[in-house]
Amino acid sequence: MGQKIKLSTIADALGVSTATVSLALRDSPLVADETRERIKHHAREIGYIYNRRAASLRTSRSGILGVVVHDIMNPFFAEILRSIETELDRSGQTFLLSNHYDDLEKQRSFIDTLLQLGADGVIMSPAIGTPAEDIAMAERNGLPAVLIARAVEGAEVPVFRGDDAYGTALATNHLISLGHRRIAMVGGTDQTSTGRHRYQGYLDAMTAAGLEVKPSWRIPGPRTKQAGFDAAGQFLTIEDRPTAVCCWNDLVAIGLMNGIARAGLVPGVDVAVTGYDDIEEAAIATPALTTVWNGQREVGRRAASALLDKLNGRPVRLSQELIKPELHVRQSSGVPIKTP
Amino acid sequence: MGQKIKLSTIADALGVSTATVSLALRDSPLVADETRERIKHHAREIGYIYNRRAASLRTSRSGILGVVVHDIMNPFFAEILRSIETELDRSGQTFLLSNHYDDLEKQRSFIDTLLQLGADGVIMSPAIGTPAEDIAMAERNGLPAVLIARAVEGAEVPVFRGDDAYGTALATNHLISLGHRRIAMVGGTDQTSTGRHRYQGYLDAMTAAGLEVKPSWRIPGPRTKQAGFDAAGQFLTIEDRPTAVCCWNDLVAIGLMNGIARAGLVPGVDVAVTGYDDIEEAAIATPALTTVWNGQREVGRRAASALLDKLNGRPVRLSQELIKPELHVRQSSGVPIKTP
DNA sequence: CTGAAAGCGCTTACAG
DNA sequence: CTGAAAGCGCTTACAG
Repeated sequence: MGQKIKLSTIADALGVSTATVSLALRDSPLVADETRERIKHHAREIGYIYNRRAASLRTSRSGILGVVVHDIMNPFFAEILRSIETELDRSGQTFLLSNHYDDLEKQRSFIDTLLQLGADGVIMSPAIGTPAEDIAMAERNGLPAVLIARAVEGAEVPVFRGDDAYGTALATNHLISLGHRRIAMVGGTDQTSTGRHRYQGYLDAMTAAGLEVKPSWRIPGPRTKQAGFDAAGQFLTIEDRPTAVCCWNDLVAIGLMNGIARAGLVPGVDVAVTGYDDIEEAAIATPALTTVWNGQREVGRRAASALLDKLNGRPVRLSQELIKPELHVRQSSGVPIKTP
Repeated sequence: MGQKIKLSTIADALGVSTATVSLALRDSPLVADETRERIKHHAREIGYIYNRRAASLRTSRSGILGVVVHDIMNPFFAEILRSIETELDRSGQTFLLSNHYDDLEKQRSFIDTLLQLGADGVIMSPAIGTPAEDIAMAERNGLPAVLIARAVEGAEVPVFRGDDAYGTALATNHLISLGHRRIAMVGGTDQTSTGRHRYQGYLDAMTAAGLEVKPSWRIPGPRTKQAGFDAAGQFLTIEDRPTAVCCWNDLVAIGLMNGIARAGLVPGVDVAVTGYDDIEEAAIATPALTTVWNGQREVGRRAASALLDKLNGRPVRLSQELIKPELHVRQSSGVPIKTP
């Protein structure tokens, strides 16, 4: 590898100071055009690699942003991440991704890593049970945060998310309008704000329509395709089985439909199903999934842009408007059924 | 935020030197037990945050490993990443993830970032067209690399991958043994070593069985669910249509099955389908997907462990044995069909 | 077992 | 427009 090439290597070779080299490489107008070009050309020539650790030690800006979510392999987060990526690519920041799998310790250890690396900010979908103090601690130590998807009681940071209660109410009302009276809700957990809101929206819609809601119609828990698939058995054996299911998200809906199909029934015909999120796969599922578009791209875009604002000292409003979900009707909710 | 807390803050408060504090916090046996405990306790008390940039500037070890793949949201890579994560969590390294989406410039910019951050190593599934020199350059600059999934001609680094040709031959022979004579291959690209090997395995099996292979039976390109879904139309209109399809991967297979179902045919009955990878979803698809297990976890585990070996100066063999794929038979390949 | 001092590779006032 | 020098917060020989 020979000698390590650094600013002073260039400075010595060209007979200028390291200050001049440093300024030239960052396109400072202080440096004469001809000097700058000479320096940049030579740097490229000898394969100089900028040492960001040294720079950031000096400037206390690392160019690193953290993003931590429950699970980046979940298409819902994947779509948010893609739009964060698009937004941040423009800003030249590097982003450090992590899953916390709803494990508070894993989340803490990631935040700790960010602090140690001097990260400039973090976008997080907080793990279940995240105390407001965890976020306050990060901010006190110079790590500004914005939240996505889930709120944290008492945290003084902006949250970007959709109107979950409104969304499940849309889906539930759609099923009601098709003539369904017995509607189940499968998946989600009351441990997250998202879970509570989505369940509430379903309840509100049922109540507003004067419909009964039996406890056995609620199957809490599932949030993945596999869990949705596994829940099919439990759903199919409910006494006086509901004719429709409002699912926590698209993954659960698709899994559940596969489980229903495996049991010999036809989803969308024998049982109406709705999802939530409108992930890309929803449109090509069998049957195509009726679902609630949740504005993932918009969530990511707004969160990234708010974080950049925050760390550039621009004001960011604490309370953010909810993104309005939209119902996307496809085949899985079926055709109107006859009312008795 | 008050004053920034650093090693010297602790040293001053306790009347010791920064050297002692530094050693104590890293559990050096050089420091007396009592001193160490006093220092650690005080550090915790006042909320000291270790500055990794400063440390790594001094030691030239950053504790950062890079992982770059085509698309982390692809379940195939997702499973590899999970096992890398598991392996690296133990080592206390932080990992920096990135997608290159087969864009060489994006990959270069990521490698550049790793170099600037002084990353300790990188695991990559190289973008299409990656020249061996890109990898050599990284290594020359102190960034050891190991490859996963795809090989790069001329690159002097270990590659961890499955035996792709053997795998598609397994799937193709399975279809042949069920009585199929006209078998299509859908998806994949000849631009990657993986693509070439998988196609070759299919060809070899067909040829060995004395079967004809028509050019129209090969639909190259699709690598995602959506693309598999879209390819259904093309497949279904092939003249003298094949009765079975060997798909590039599970995503394509699942998408294709959905497309076939949308057209009113029953996958697994009207058309036999096999996948590749055996991602989690394969088992719960409708119908359950016959596929080739590709050892993702094993690939991730071996690659991570080889990288750790490499950067700890332990020897790593350049040539690595291929992971042997296994056929997992489920419903999508259907029951034996009558031969004419 | 502990301390004083140099140095990792940058950037930033400050002088000229 | 350019240079000399200090300093970011650690770790590591070296001395005691």
